[in-house]
Amino acid sequence: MSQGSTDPQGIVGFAAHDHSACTRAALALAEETCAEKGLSFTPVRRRTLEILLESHVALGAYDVLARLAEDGFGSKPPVAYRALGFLMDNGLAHRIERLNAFVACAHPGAAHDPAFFICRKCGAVAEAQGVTPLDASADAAGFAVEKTTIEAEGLCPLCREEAA
Amino acid sequence: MSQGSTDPQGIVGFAAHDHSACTRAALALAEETCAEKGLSFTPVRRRTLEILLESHVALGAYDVLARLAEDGFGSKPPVAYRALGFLMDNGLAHRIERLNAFVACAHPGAAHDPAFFICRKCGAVAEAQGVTPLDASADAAGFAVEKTTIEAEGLCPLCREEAA
DNA sequence: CGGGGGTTGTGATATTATAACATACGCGTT
DNA sequence: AACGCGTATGTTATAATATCACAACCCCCG
Repeated sequence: MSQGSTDPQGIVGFAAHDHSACTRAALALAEETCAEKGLSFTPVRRRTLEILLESHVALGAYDVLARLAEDGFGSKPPVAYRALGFLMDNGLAHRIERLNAFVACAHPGAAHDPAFFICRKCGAVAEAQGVTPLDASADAAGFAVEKTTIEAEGLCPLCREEAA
Repeated sequence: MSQGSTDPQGIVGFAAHDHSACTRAALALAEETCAEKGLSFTPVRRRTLEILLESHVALGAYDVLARLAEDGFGSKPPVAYRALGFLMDNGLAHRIERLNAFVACAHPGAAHDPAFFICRKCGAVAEAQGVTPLDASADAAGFAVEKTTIEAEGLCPLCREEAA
């Protein structure tokens, strides 16, 4: 909570920020995106995104499901998995493979090939853009890359400070 | 099956190669490594590695388990998970997060921070070394990287040819 | 009104993974 | 040989994650 430096390299998630503004902007953008593409941003889907947006921590599908059920939505796994699938298909959320968990997209609308930094202590997940380092190796091997999963686990700046 | 070019960038897994030699070498190296470190390379562990080594395709824990059970080892999940855990802890196998599956290490003994290329058609997995592209972004964000997961899904050279 | 696509909900089940505990084995000491 | 100790293996049971198949609904269009 001490520094207001701009996000280096477009990394979002660790730096202190006005989170309610961050949330509002993401929801507005989601609504806009869906309107443009003719997708229905229904109540479950919207609520699911809101739940993910509450923090920059990844949530398991069943955590999301429990929250949805509390709010009066269905209580069976497909409810959560479908809403999360919709958000992922439309670039509004991402799956963190290492954690079998989900986060709201931190760069909605932007070109996507995200990389994630996951703090093992506080669970915060930061999303970086434009890290596509595999192209050289892939080309050399004759491999045609279609999707990438890039995730780093370690300690975020705040938890490092605490540790020291 | 047409070219014998050396592996560019140390990528192993797609190029045609003498697989039985590849297997023998890996097993020998595993034995040596365990001897050096005072680890017991027991029958289940050895057999598990052999099973993974049979192809450069990732196997689920339950696939491995079925094979182990056929061979007279225990038939309950912990048997497979423990053997796989041992191999991973000692750099002899890796987990592919996107697939919830496991492959034998293609560069045993070498420094490790592997990247994987996964063919979505034939399932082959190639392992590249020395792709550590996150350092710059991580440093900029003040994040201390401890472990990385780098996986690309796409089409391998052979499946590309077939598709064309 | 009637059909059709898309969305939500449910029951049932598949797949992946771990916890907790019992048994056996190797090995050094007595 | 008998004991104690650490490691490895095995089992039962259960947790956590994910998907399938089908029914109900809703809304819009013809």
